[in-house]
Amino acid sequence: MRNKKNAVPAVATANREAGARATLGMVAAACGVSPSTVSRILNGTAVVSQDKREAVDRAIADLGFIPNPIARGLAGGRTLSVGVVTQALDSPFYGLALSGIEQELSPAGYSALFVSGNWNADEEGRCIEMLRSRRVDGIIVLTGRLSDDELRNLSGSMPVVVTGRNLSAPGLYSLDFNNFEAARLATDHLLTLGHRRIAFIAGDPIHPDSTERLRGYRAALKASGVRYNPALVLPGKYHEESGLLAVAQLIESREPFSAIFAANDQMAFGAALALYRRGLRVPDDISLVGLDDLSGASHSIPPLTTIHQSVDELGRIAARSMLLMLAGKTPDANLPEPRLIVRSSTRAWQPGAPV
Amino acid sequence: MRNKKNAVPAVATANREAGARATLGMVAAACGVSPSTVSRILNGTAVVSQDKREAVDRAIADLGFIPNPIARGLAGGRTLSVGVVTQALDSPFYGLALSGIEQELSPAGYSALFVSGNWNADEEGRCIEMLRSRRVDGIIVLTGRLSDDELRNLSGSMPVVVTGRNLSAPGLYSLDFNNFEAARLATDHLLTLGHRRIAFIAGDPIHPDSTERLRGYRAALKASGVRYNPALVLPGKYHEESGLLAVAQLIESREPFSAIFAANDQMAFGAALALYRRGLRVPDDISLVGLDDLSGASHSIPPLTTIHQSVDELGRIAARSMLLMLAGKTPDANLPEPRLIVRSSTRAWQPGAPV
DNA sequence: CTACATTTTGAAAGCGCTTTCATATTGCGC
DNA sequence: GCGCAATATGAAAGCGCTTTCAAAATGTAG
Repeated sequence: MRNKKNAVPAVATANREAGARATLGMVAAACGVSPSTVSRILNGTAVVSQDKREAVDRAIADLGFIPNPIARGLAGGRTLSVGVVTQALDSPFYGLALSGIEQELSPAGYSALFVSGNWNADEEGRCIEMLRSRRVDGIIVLTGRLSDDELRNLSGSMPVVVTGRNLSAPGLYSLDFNNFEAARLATDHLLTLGHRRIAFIAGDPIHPDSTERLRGYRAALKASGVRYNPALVLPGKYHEESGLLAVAQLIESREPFSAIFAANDQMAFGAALALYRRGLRVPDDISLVGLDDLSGASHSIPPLTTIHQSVDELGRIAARSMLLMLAGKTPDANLPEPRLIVRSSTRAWQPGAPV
Repeated sequence: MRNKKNAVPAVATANREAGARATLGMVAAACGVSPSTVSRILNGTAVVSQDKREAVDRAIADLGFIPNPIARGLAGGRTLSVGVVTQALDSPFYGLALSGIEQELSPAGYSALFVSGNWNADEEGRCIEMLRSRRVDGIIVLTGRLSDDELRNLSGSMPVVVTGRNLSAPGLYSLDFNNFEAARLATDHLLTLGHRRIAFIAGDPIHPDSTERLRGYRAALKASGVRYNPALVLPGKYHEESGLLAVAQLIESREPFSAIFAANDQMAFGAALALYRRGLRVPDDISLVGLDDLSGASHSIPPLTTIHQSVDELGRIAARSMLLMLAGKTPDANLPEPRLIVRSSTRAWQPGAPV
């Protein structure tokens, strides 16, 4: 198996047909230059005379040579791969981001290593260790529970792009949605429709997003001169079930309300179900707004009015920023602003609502 | 940067604190044995005396040594990574499978390389080439458009597990849901409830699943002595929009029906929306059954009666089978049988339905 | 045409590990 | 105690590539 590295061209061709992959050494042998020269051409590390370059290019094509990333990684320290730490592989939200990342990385010749931390700082830590041991060239962290310091620390050894935070350090680029504005928009939409008693299903306070969204909700109320009523703010955990629970709780509290703003779509879906079960119709009896614009939002019943966040764009931009850092440049991209998508879950406030 | 491989223990420790990773060579030096011995202990390749083994184990712990998978891959041909070709990273269906795969692979020390083919044979081909060049130890293909022959071919060079097909070859293991039974169950549920005019929204015929599901639908009808009516079978494409369209078409055709079975949940959601828009209520006017039991199904309005497929289990089993093949054994696992989940989108047929 | 500064190329070491192959140890029977 | 088989260990080559370093080729000025 070993020892066939210095094969002459003819053998090399035979090898190719036999399925054995061509190596850089074979290419070099095929056109009578040294491996170093081939490497230099491949990486553009130095100037090589025109004729050699052409000969090598031809040989590469002939042999169907594809550089072995493993060997490159070992020798040169670059693996042309970037690690992506997500929280869940099966999330309607993050899934889009992963997809965006892949779409951007692939054409650049990089491949992504996706690992999920499952919202657990320890697991995330292990993921990162694993990625480091695999010698990824950089790491993209989608939100996550790692402390800012750990991230800064990590960015000392390789470029890091992190979303859902706002911190900066050399070798670290962060990208965040404008959560405040998103929540403000959603609340304002309901206010504009005449609603005054607007319940808010908050997100898990462990997410930094959550407080921002609450702030946006309050800011919108304030701007419209509506008094903030803590009894209308329900705790949630960003998943359907918690939205359901929150609404159940709200109804039991007998606090009157004519609209609900859920801090994300998933909770809005849960809320809709809770209302449905109690015979309250959306939007006739209660208006409902979500946040995220998940792909399910447009086909829910009724189609959900929500705030669009371009999650795949988030992924794309994160990847592009990583690529820039990898190229030694400084990224300077920002996420698109959130925008309101009006569907059928909201309508103007009517006097005499049932709740 | 180079040349610090033969560092003495003290330096090694310092290195660790400085962030430099320990190498196998350092471990060997630290306890005065040869690299070969350390390697043997790591891989269990040969018997090593008790005392050396202990010394080495201690040194490994001390130095926090983690074998470098890149180097291992280059030297030994094993990279402890398996490639996973999925169709979309942001699919509510496949996402679960990816998650299951990761959960099974990680503890075994393997990591997964997810790439998506986007339902395109060419892209899939490129993905596989990429995975091969990264020297993955095996490949898991989730459905996909590759020809059976290509897959068989691939399995010549490394173990392959494929889902959604039924083919066999050495080094190839395939795993398939019982689509026929799933569809039969769904249809039978409606028949048992007294429905006779049951519409079927079929899946994209390019999927082999689709014909199986149609077959299940027909078999159930036949078993209950209900004549098969082609006018009640609508084409679909497995996404929400096509379910919506199918129902619109059905209603326009004025063919009476009291229930709908959609070949997957996503189309069922679309169907529900179409009915909602026309003022038809589920389940009061029309009963609706889906297939898949996506996570959204339990929080849709109304919660969807559907057939549960354990997609994460599919991922897990695929991964386990791969692990077995990698260990030189022959996998012998089967997917759990589909089961009916009755929620609130179906009810007994009432005389005088509106359609 | 010589002396020296430049540019192009090749030899060789090394990345961190695995795996022969050969040598040192050990065990055992007589 | 001696010779041989069996076992434990080490030396060294090699995986496919990058990257110094030095030598060869070229150019330029005097």
